[in-house]
Amino acid sequence: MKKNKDLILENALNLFNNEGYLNVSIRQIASATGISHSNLIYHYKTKQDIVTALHNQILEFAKKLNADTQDNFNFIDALYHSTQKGFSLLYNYRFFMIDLKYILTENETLKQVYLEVGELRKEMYKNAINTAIEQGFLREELYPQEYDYFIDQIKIYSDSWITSSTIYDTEIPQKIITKYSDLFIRMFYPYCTQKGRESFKDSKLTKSFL
Amino acid sequence: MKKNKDLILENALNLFNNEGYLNVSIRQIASATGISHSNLIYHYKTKQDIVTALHNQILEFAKKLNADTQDNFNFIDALYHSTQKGFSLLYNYRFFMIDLKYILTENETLKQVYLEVGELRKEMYKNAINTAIEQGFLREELYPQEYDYFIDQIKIYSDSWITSSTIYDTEIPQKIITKYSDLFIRMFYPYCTQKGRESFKDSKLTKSFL
DNA sequence: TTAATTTTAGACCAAATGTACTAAAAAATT
DNA sequence: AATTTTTTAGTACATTTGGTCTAAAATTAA
Repeated sequence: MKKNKDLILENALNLFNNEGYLNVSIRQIASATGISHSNLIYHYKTKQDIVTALHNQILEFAKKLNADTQDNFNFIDALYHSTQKGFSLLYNYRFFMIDLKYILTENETLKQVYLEVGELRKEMYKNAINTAIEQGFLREELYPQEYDYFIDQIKIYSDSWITSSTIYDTEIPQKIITKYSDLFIRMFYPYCTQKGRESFKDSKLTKSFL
Repeated sequence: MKKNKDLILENALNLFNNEGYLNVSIRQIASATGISHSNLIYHYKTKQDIVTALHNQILEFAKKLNADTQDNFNFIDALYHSTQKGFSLLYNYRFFMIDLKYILTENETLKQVYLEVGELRKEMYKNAINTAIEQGFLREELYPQEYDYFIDQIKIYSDSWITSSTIYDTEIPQKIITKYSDLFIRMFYPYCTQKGRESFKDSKLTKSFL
């Protein structure tokens, strides 16, 4: 049987995702969970504590994702696969990205963690790109630090596609995730070698490359 | 002498930018303006009315910007120039982009306006790109609708760079605007022809292209 | 100058929120 | 079985908020 402590997180996540983090009060979460608000406070002193717990869940899932890398794909399909997995995870916790600024402003510790994780992500992109260059899928830089700028660009994209989707898209989550993963992958195309472009052609992306 | 009605907008804008739209109450705006909250309500019935008024200011400024296009620049400098102008304007009203989702959710009319303006922006990008292709600065598409995807990407970027900057950057506004304009311009580089790349070399971008 | 209109402040209200305190109920430990 | 610890609900409080109503003050028009 599920403990109330876990049920609180479940209900908080749903409320945050659907109503917006700032519109949800401790009392609402308690009510949705079917417990008294004083009981909720006993488990989590503030809303920030709940967010921190939810963020830890994200990190746990992310670790698992990084563990099982499927390399029986071509370059683009591998990229697509891991992108979709990552985007899908993030979408489950989408309130976090949507209200990121408010959440980090009121929680300095969490902000530090987030910034560190961000640096890690950048390094992972850097490594992936270097590997892809060595394997001949991506071209060399055309000017110094070109790929550093590119990484900054894709970082902004991955931080913000969810917020964009809440404004522009009305489709079901799976469609949305596919759409934005697809759009993300396409950012790599202009950096591809001929071999890399072949990989696009052979990939399972939604719309075909001629 | 400035009318209270204008002073309200001034103070609301400052509060929204500094404290976050959702953290600011009508009473706070009234207090900052030095008037009673009932007086404020007399001028603007709700916070939404204030946002709408501020958004109209944005649109007015944007119109003016579009009017004076400087074409005594090379391709990239012209792009850079107009980007910086636009980014700078938006930064003055940054609360709007940061809290976009909440603002549009609670104001359906404004949402429709915003979506229409968004379509207009896309068309403007489309035209600019087509012109640049004709003039030989940008290459032809490598696959169907490549530039449509690109436009979607730069749209997400221009919708979200401000939010990113509030999380990652601590510099002064001018630095921030320059940095993100620069990063934006660089998204075009991989689509450039040789002639286009020359234009980058000759440009006044912060860091030089070798 | 007088009358009409616009602008302003103040008092009041009901609802929601975070927080603190108390005590009972449930579960775990001895 | 007795006791200690954990979990739970209830109550009460001060604060903030959006909103309404009333009447005075300031401005404008006749």
